[in-house]
Amino acid sequence: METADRLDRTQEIVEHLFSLVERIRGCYADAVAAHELSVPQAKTLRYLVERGPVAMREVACRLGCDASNVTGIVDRLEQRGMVERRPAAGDRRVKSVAVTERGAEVAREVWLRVLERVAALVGPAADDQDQLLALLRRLD
Amino acid sequence: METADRLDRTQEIVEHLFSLVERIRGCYADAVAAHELSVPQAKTLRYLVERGPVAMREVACRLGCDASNVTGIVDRLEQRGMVERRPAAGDRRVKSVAVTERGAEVAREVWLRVLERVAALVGPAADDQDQLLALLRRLD
DNA sequence: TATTGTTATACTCTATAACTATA
DNA sequence: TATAGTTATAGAGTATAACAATA
Repeated sequence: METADRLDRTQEIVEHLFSLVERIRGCYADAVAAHELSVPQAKTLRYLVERGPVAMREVACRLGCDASNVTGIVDRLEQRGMVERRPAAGDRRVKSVAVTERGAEVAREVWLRVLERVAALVGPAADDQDQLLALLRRLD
Repeated sequence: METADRLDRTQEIVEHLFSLVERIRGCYADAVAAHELSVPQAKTLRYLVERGPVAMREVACRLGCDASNVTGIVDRLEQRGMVERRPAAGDRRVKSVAVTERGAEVAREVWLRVLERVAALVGPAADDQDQLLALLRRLD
C-alpha cells in the first residue's frame, strides 16, 4: 500500500530527526554548561552579540517566553558582568540590554565549542556537505 | 581561502540545524502541551509504550537526568492515571513503571500530532524524501 | 558494602497576575 | 488607557546529598 509506505517513511524521518535534535541539543547543553550558563542565558548572550543592544521585551520575544522571565535571566547575566542594563533613548520605560566585552567573549567561546561538536556530529556522515546545505536551505 | 570557506559552510550548516532543531522542538512542545504534559512526561510515556515496564532507574537513564527527578515525573503521571508503579520480580528494591491503557492512548495521540506537524514542516522542502532519509540514516 | 528509590534542599525556567513608572 | 519592566507566586525540571529498604 502506497499510503502506508509514505506514512512509514514519514515516521522514520521524524524518528531520525528526533534523534538528531537530541544529539544537537546535547552538544549545545554541554558547551553551555562548560561556561556555567543555562540555555536561555546563552541564547540571550548570542542574540545580543548578533543584534547589539535590544529592549528587554525583544529578548523575551526571541526566547519565546514571557517578559517577566527575562528579568531574572538578565539579572543573573548582569551579576556575572556579561550584560548591562542601560536606559533607552526616547522612551524612559524601556531598558536596553547590552552585552559586555566579557559577555561577548564567553558567547564566542560557547559558539566555537558548539561549532566543533556539531561539525563532528554531522561531518563524517555528510560526505557531500553541499547536498546537506542545499537541503537545509530548503527547510528554512 | 579554502579553509575559511569550509568553516563558513560548517557554520551555515550548524545555524540551519539550530533553526531546524528549534522548529521541531516547537512542534513537540505544542503537541505535548495540547495534552497538558511536560516534555519529560511525554518522553517517559513514549518510552514505556515502546519498551514495556521498566525500572525507575532506566527511565532516568533514558531521560538523561538524575534518578531523583524520576520520582516526581512518575508521581505526576501516576496521579493522572497514565502510569503505574509495580513491584519488580526478583529484586524488591526495584519499582517497575508501566504505562496504563489511558497513558498509551495519550502517547499515541501526542505522537500522531507530532508526526503531522513535523511532516508538514519537512514535507514541502523535501521533494526527494528518499534523499533526506538516506542522509538521516547516515547521521545515526 | 553497594544499589534502588525516595526525600530534602536549592536553583533555574516557566506562566499568571498585580504593581510602578512612564507614555 | 496602554505599555515596559518588575515583583510575587506557584509549578515543573534539574542536581546534590542524605536516607530507608534491600541486595
